[in-house]
Amino acid sequence: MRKFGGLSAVLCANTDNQRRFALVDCNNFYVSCERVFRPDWEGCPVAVLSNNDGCVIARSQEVKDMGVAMGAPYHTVRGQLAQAGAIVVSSNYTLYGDMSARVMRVLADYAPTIEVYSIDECWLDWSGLSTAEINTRASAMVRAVRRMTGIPVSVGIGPSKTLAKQMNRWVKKQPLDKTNGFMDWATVEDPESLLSACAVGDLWGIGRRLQATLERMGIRSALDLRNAQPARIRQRFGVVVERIIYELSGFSCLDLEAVEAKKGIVASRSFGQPVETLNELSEAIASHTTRAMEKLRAQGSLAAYLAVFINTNRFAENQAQYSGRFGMRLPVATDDSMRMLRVARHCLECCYRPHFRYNKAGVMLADISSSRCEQTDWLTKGDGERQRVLMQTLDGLNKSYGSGSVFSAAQGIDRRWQMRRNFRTQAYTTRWSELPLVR
DNA sequence: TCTGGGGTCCTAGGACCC
DNA sequence: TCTGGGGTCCTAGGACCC
Repeated sequence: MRKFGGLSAVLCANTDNQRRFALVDCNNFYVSCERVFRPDWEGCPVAVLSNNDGCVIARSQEVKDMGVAMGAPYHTVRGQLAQAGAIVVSSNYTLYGDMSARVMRVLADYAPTIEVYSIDECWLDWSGLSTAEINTRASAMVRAVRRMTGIPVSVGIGPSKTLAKQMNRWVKKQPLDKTNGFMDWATVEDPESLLSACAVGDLWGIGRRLQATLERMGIRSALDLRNAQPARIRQRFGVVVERIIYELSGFSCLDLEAVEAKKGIVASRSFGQPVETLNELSEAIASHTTRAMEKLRAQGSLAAYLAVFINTNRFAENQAQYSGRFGMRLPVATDDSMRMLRVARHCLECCYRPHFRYNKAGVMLADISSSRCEQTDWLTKGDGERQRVLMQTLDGLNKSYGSGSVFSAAQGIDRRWQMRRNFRTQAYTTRWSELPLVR
């Protein structure tokens, strides 16, 4: 996820008042995806759990109203959810990823430039449009997304990304019939009172730590921050917070960003049950390595660094704790899974310690470069080409027949360590065998 | 019993070079 | 006694986001 990138100095603040940004955010996205295929869940409380069924990571409005917090450990709210008759499902990323792509395709028709910001959010550049044009376009777009994908969205519009983001949060608090799903900063009657009603910690870019420090300085609301002295804030908190001041004043410092190749790729999972043996850890690491390398090839990159990490359960206080990590730099960058599997196995052996109950393992790839400027190694040149064809074939098969159809034996078959997904719904849109049935 | 996964950016400080 | 100064690269840690 990108965060406040782009311009390196606030001096570049764009004073062109024609800038208009729209932020489209899917409402309760994971829940909405599930409801598209289970319309009977409309109006019922629905919660989606994280990987391993550990935490609540998406909530329908009904569940939010019950006071269940984002990220709440499932075991602490299970009783409450059951009592309310809530529907609880494991997360189904195959479905959400596909639904997200459909939403983004619709949005792309409504602006010359878009920036896919996360699985459920997208920025649109509406610079130069009049307030009336924005009104018409936003209204049509919200209806089109709903009609073509079934997903309800909210849109916030403003002269800077920060204000558009804030409008997006405000629109979600309003009754739908009052806003039609969008709000434009340009049409707000009393902007100062809106800003003063917004706690500084609710601003985009101000987390819990910064909120606490700012409040100690007497800066409690978004309005307080907007009225603070930029130079003083920069000295104390750096350029990131200074930019927020300008953005709140309507001067855009953050532009749309092009989607670039990832600079680091992580694949990790908690285990469904604790794991102690090197063999089982090795299977999990092989799986994660394979997944990470698939992502690497999908973006057309090579990696020259791999690290393995393994952790015991940090919440189990009465248990011996250990977290190991070992990384290796490769002489030549590669996208070959087979080679990386050997490197990963070696890294694991270097950081493994026996007699611990491990609960999580993962792999990181770094030193990423484009495969177009590959450095060849004359010793292994012929191999490289053969490996490339093999990898392409594997990726192709897994794409056509479903992920995991063809895999390396190192990943194991039993996979006792695999995560729990006890309440998974179907891959309605991406597997022939799981298409929704109409009776 | 049970507590997710995957990212980005900024800053400070040290090493090293000329 | 006097003992340069500036630039770059790398890394670790902090903070934030979805």
